[in-house]
Amino acid sequence: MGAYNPQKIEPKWQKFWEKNRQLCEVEEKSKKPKFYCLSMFPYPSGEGLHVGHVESYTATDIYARTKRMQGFNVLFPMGWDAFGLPAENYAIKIKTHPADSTKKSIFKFKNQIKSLGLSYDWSREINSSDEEYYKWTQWFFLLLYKRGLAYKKKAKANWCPHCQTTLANEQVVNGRCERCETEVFQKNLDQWFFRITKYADSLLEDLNLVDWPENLKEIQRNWIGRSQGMEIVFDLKKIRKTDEKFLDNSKFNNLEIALALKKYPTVAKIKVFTTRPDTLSGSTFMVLAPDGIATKKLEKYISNKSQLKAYQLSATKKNELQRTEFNRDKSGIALQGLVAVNPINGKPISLWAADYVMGDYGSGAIMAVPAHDSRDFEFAFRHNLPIERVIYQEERSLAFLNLSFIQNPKEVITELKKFNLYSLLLDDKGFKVELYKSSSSLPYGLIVEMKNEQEVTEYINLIQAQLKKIFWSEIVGGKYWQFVFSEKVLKDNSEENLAEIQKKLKKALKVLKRRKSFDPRTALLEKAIRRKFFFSDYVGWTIPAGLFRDYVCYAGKKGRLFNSTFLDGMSVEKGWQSMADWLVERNLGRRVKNYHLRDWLVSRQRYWGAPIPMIYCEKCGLVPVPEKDLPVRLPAKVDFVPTGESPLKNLKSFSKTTCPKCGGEAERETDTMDTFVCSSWYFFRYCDPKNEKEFASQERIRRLMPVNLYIGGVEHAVLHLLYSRFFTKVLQEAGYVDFSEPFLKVRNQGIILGPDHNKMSKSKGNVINPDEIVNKLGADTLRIYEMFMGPLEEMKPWDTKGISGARRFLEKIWQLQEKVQKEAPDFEDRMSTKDSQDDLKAKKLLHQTIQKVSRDIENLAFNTAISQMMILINAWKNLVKISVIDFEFFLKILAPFAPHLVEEIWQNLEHKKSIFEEEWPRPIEEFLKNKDVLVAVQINGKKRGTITLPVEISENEVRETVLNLPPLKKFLEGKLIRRWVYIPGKIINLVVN
RNA sequence: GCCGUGGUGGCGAAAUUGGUAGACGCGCUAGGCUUAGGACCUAGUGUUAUUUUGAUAACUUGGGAGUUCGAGUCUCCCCCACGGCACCA
Repeated sequence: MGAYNPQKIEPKWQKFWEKNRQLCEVEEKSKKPKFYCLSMFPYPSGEGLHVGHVESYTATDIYARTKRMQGFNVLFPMGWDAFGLPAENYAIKIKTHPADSTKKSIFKFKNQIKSLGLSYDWSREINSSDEEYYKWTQWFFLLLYKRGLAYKKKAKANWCPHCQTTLANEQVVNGRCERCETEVFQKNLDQWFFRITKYADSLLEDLNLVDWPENLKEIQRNWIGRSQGMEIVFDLKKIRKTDEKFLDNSKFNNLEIALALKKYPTVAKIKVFTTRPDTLSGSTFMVLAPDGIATKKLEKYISNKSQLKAYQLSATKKNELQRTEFNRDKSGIALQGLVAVNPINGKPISLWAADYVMGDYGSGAIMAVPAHDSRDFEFAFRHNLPIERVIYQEERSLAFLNLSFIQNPKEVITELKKFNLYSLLLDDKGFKVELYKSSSSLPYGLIVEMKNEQEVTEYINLIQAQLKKIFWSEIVGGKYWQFVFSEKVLKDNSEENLAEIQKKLKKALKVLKRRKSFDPRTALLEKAIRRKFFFSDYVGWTIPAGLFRDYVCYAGKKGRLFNSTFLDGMSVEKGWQSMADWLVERNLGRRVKNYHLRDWLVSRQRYWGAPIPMIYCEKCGLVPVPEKDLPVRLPAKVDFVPTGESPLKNLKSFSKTTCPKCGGEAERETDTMDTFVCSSWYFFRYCDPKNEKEFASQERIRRLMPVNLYIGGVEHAVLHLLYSRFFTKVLQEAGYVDFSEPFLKVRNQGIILGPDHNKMSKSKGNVINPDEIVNKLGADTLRIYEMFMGPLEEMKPWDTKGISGARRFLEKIWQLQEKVQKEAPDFEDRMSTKDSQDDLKAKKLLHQTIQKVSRDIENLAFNTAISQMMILINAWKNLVKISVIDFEFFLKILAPFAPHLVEEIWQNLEHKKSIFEEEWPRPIEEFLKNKDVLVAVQINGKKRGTITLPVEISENEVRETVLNLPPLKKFLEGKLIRRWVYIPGKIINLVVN
């Protein structure tokens, strides 16, 4: 038998499987149920395989092998995502043609994959850069074009200066190129797009049909970003300069203003998108994106055009990064000459242009509700605009209690607790009354939260009695702003005093404004100054900004509306609908949806990709290449060093062609397609990889699709996985397939970190090379270890020492061969009572293991499957002999995990055929049952011992046994048994005292 | 900020419907084998306290409350980590 030598046996079995291809291939005509098991096809990089590949490939391999043994007709293919930028950049780096370097990389990759013993069906291997493949990629382009889903548009596109090409939105991460992290900027270009937005709703809703990880679904939902809201139409009035005073809310009452506005004719209308029509009454101004359509449309009415132009210019200079990250100062300018009218209350709404509103979302204009939207709030604060609250929290009233206003803080706190007023302390130390005496600058006060009117009343009674003489507390229903007044301030209404206080407040405001971060208290102070509505200068200072802002800007579900005419008293949800109905009835608005998802930009100005099959003819315009002329071949002899334009552009032999319609001179489109177009349909090709007439025959698609299990990385969440779903929906609509989702079950393998718990990277020197592991310890060890590390989907670090445990496990199994009793006793014998106790135990454990391993594989819980097999092996190791039948049972469940080792042992047991032709074992019920169970005994919920009880025992018998248990005597002596809980097979709990 | 996922020994992690927390592996400790080291084998290993050395008790699943005979698991509040979206109205 010799020692376990994976270096010798692994290549042997790999060759065997290659020769016996039927072991891995899907059967053409089969009555078995099909199972399509897939891992994402790799981009064959020059660097070769990494441990993350091994993780997902091993997981799918174990699953595929198991499914085959369980009688499924399994499709388990592999191929190469060979087109694309990285391959091209690598080729440029090593100064070869990408076709050659890719070929080499694939060769290397394939050898590495083969050394892992993966049971791929290599007869279905595909390569997206092969003519026979990209012919169909081009066919898909034409399909989309014919269906009006591919269009060319001059538009702002993401441009990566380093990669010298345009990028899809999905390939821009935080304003940077997904690949090289160069800052992306906007360039006006004529580009091809796929109309993925047409499918936004079904892409969103069909997520409910599939079994995908929740976070993955969530990423896609976020990306699609649907928000339901309303488009509301506002009348715009041209107003004379002299009448602009009417816009000042503080001087005129609402009726006056409304009447004044009526005089003016409506000169234009403006549409805005909002998700909160219920807050319409609180809208006090309107903001237009400086570069939006709305602004352009209204330009002619605006009297300060030059100021607008200047602002537009400064806004366009800022790139995306500056707009979002560095420019939160809410710049903007007022647009003069026009005023909008709030349709619900006739109040004037001033118009502003500001770059915090996006031109390409909704209509590029918003109704600002500063009291209930933090961005509008900031803008209103910055530009001194009115803030009108229309929502209060019905279940929550908040008061701030400055302890220095209180005569006896300790007593008040105790009282507050007694009244069950939930008090949130600003700081732990705030409870300590000493602090208020100290000169520490820490806040010393309480935020008191009241849940209902009764509590508010209790609070008022309590606090007013406790306040120091000069203070008065004015509380604080959900509707009110103010907190504590100084009586002194209120009583002394003399001009001097007011001026004095105004000065103080202004100074305070200045200090606040100087701070870098925005502080909502500033708005309070502003309002106080403007309205001569005074607060004690203490108050604003000691309220935590975040809490206060949440309170004021509250817009949540528990809110009720006020100051909102007919919506008053309604919940926000009801108000939403009522307002929507009201607006729809009067033709002032309609319910609409908006999306974050944009159309997919597919043009690339690079060489290594599938050419876009379109022709430009002087006479006929845009003409698609006829299907019979496909593929449009990618010429081999091209100088492909990137220049910012397609390298094919100056290659006359490529670009010059004749028009398929009129036969006249014409030019080809020279851009190539985004490589994600190639990968959006590859899983269809596996079904029928050699088909020359179709991308795959409908019959085969019907037989093999959709993919039942798909394993790959999350990084493709809004790229490959989204695009593939889009393609599938197009195919469904075009009648090629009869399902809407390509991947029924998706799982993401977790990232494997380096031994130092950091992400593996060359620069950190913590990269584990799977080749080295295979050479040193064997592929089976690597497979077992990676599967044993932890749950498939979790991120987990590599443990250099931990892998020896996997090897040891396999060694132990190898050693076990010596104990196998070759001459098998027949079944009757095995079931006979002659079996020793040990033997019976071993069998029981075996069948439990079969049960658990089968279940765990189904759940992709490979780590626990392996641990269960380890338990079995540790027990068997102590046996003198093992029956060959039992051992073979075990080998079958181990086979998917360590296929080489198992095949070798199987052969040693004098089997001629592969173990993978065997059927997956079922546990024998007889051995899963137990006569006795171990039950824990608790007294008052604490474990005090265990007891072995027969399964078939009456509760009374149990009770008798337990009460006479010697170790329990001391806990029960002199005690009364109040309660007796017996859960058969699990636990006994005695409640005594 | 909004949304999602998660938080259990020295480390990776187990734990069906609420029912003996820490399986399995690594590491560590002691012993055996060995010239030595490795490899291998045997036993032990959550923390703390007491201890007559046999053990006994208390504590323990991010923190706090609650439901229950019983909570890692259920409910509420809070904290932290990772991931997604983000002036998206």
